[in-house]
Amino acid sequence: MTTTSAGHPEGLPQLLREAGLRVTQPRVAVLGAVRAHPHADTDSLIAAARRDVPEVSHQAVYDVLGALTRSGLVRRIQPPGSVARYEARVGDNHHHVVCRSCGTIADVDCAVGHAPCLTASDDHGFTIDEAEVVYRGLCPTCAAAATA
Amino acid sequence: MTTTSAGHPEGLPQLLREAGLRVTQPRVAVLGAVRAHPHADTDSLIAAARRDVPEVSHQAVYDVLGALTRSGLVRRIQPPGSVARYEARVGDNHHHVVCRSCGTIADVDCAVGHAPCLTASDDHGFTIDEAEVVYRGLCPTCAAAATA
DNA sequence: TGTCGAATCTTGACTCGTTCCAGATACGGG
DNA sequence: CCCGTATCTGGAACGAGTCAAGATTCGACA
Repeated sequence: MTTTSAGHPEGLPQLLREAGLRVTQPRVAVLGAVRAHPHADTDSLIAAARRDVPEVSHQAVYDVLGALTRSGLVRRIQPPGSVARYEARVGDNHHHVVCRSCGTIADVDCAVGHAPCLTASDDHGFTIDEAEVVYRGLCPTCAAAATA
Repeated sequence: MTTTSAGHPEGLPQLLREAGLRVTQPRVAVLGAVRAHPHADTDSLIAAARRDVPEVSHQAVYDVLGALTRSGLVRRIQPPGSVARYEARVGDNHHHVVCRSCGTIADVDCAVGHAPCLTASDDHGFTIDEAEVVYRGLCPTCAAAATA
């Protein structure tokens, strides 16, 4: 066991290097954890990272997640009523569905094409450079449970 | 000063009653504060409410905000990297622009019409009943400051 | 390959927003 | 006007996330 998690055992260091980040055990472990567990919260990521590097401090994980977010390797999402979560799918413009009942998160592609979301009807003079869409509802499981 | 805040000194109690809530001084004060200060955070609302009712405990304000949110009189919004904020514009489908620099929030109407946001390209079986859109960018002031 | 400076990690304390609890108080139906 | 219950007060507790100081490790360069 204790495989280097994701499917690119050697690719992670390279990704880090290309992003201009030093390659350290904590960073490889955290990046692998995010890629292996999309939409995971910080606690889960700390636990997952410790499977590879048992000694990582929570502080290091927070720091790494901050660095990865800053360099664009991961994205931080923060659904209301939940703690911060991270995902490794970046670059493609996609959004999320959040289940009201169990909090599960799933990816959805942009509703109206590629990036029309960036067009607000009246932008109040703001220079808009990004739009995030969060859908709320019930996941299939919870919907079934509620109907039953 | 110490006016009853909003423009409907007598309307607030009625709004509360119609929502099935008891009319108390803290509730009137908090509801008035939310209507007078759109997008304000909890601390500001506590301060604003205390202008009318100096003795309100922070706990009461939290409780009132919860009750108002539950009955649909106010909406709770929680921009990433910021604390909870509340607004009294409910019922109309509108979204928000958040300034990356100063955190200012402004309202924007739905980009593509009325409620097309509810249509995700692939909903993964979710029963979607709401969509929230958050635009990110710079407000006119911060944009000017950044360019200068 | 060995050395050195700077970035990164460890440990532990701390802040801040929010929630929980128990007892006192006020609203409003009868 | 009175009573039962929803609501409010005051204070303590909680958890996610941040700050700070010192030890460690990466990797550029000789």
